[in-house]
Amino acid sequence: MGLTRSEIFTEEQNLLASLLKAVAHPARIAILQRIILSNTCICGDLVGELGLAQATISQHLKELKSAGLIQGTIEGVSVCYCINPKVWKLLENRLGEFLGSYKGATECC
Amino acid sequence: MGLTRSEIFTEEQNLLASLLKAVAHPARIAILQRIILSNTCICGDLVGELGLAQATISQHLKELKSAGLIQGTIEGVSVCYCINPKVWKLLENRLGEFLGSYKGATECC
DNA sequence: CTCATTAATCGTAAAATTGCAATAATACTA
DNA sequence: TAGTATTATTGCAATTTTACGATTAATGAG
Repeated sequence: MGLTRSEIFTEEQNLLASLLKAVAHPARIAILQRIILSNTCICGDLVGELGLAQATISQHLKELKSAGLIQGTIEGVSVCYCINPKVWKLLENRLGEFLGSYKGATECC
Repeated sequence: MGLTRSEIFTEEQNLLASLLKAVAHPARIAILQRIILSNTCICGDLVGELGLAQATISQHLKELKSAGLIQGTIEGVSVCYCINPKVWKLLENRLGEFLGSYKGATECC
């Protein structure tokens, strides 16, 4: 019926899926790359650099923030975003565990 | 208007996003974990183990396959799925590069 | 206080996703 | 060939996602 049946999966699976979903969009990847690049945080610069409307960027930022991947603080008239190290590391660890659990050793199909 | 504007992003960003999107669902994570666990491939076992209908599982498998993450070969009456090592490694590399590009060094916000 | 700048929110439209029942296709078995 | 088991496909409904214009805060400048 169009909604994910989270209740039948483990906490682990749901957490990883929700973090990945937040990253799984080219615009949000671009935003994250941009934030990482200039580790002095930016904000509305994104609107000029990506080719998306201000409302759209703001929405993507909101999604990244609600996933916990970034955090924003008000900096005078503009807002300063940066990576949330804790959640970033969490994603790195969980994902590394998951991806690393496959050892391409035994051929199968 | 409801569709991602892929043309304004780099090939890199679009590729990573599409691979991540394929993984970013608890059911598909569960399926991948199950395939990895029993490196002898399974197929309809999934329907019994996850609590989802056969049609739904088949659709998730199709998505994973079209993303290139798994491959399936016909094994008698059933179908044998397993990880596609090349694409798996590709995801591991690109993602490692991306996630690793953030060094949590300089405090910001 | 008024104005300009910046960001968030609201409302809307188009499209994609999720899930399932029903049906079709495929291949083995007797 | 008829029957059975397994998987894929189709069609549908509910929900979510993506994107944007318009509007609404919020803050600093004059």
